[in-house]
Amino acid sequence: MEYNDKQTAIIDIAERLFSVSGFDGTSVRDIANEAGVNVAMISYYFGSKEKLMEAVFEHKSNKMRLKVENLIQDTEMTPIQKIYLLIDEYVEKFLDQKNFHMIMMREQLTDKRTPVSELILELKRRNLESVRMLIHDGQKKGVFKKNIDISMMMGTLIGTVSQMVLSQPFYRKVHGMEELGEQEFRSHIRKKLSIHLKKLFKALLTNEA
Amino acid sequence: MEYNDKQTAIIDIAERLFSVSGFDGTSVRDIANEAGVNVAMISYYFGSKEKLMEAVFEHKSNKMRLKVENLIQDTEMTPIQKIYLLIDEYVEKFLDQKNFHMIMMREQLTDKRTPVSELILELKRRNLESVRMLIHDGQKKGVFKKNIDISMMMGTLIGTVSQMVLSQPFYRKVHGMEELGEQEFRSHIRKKLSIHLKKLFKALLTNEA
DNA sequence: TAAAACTAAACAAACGTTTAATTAAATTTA
DNA sequence: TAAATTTAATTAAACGTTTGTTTAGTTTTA
Repeated sequence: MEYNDKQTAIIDIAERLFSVSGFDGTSVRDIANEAGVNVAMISYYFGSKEKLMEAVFEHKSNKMRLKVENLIQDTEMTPIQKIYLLIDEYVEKFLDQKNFHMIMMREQLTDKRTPVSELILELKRRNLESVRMLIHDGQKKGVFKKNIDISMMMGTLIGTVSQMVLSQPFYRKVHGMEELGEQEFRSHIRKKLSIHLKKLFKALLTNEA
Repeated sequence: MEYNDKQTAIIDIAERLFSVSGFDGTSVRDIANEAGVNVAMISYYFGSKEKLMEAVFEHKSNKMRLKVENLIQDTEMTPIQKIYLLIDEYVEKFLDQKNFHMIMMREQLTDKRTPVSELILELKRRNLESVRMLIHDGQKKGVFKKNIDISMMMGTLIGTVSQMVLSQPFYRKVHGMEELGEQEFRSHIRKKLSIHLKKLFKALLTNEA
């Protein structure tokens, strides 16, 4: 779907507000005011608030899709190097697309089946499949262990990153980083997560010390 | 605070609805209807919808508090055994108090400062302190490594469990468990999580293979 | 001049909360 | 103990806002 400037403005604002206040906690008037458009424009352009949410999701979700196609075919890198790259891509994406990530979490918390929740399942299924191929490749080459619980592994990858995003205020308080700017803090967490997760996955996947 | 039967009924229903539909997605009429009381009773007993949320949190939060006081003083168990017990307690608590856990996640997703968000910070601070003492004890005894990032470690512990709770529908679909009962599925995930996290933490904390 | 973009106003429904009246329980008085 | 009185529990209805959406009219663009 192609959107004009005003439509993308609405989508951008909606993403932020849905992320921070939730779907029910955000009114179409909030969105319209912040986007600088008339309330009626949202129904006019998107049909309804629900449809706007779907538009937000469809328009932003491609940025959350892993790009590992060429990674798999690459013959220069070792399997563990590929996993390291994958970890950094996940960390990068989740911190970069924080608002979208939070919308996904919110959506998964509810039990209602919506078009959006179907899109989330599809997105996760595709990403899981990419990772599975990377792992199997490493196993075929004899570098990775045989008994790897990929679902749990993904749970740890996504879960750890999500948790650090979620508990940002707590982390700042504990580490005396309350005054640190958002960019600096994000860079700090990015490094910490990268080191931590690589250590974890090396132990989980390989037999090396 | 002491509550009578009708009040605890309201709190129980509210916990479930807030968990599944969110604070803004749940109306006081929904709660009143499901609890079988008049709408006005909620204001009468709790003052407001916000205050009801606080009551839910205060009344349920003690079940999420770690009980490690005697664990620390115990001299029979090895440090790693204590960590294993801690992991099982976390897994148990999070799966058992799923609704409360989801409310906590939801609350952490919003950036508004409420009395509830303050209570969450305090709960997390206390739990972190308990774990920190367990780790330091193991380090003093020379069993655990020196350079352990406790915040990241906790992020992985809580994050992994949270993620498995969150992505339950996805997990069921991937593993063909869509028809499995809630109890059976919970038991399945409990075991998987326990094994996975213990493996992870052993690698993270000790130098053993 | 026809189509698209945009606006202010109005719409009914749902929201959290309050009110005023009634019933039930507890306490005091005779 | 029985009646009288006070307090607490409960109700249906109403309150004023806010909600998402629609309408009918106006301005802009093609």
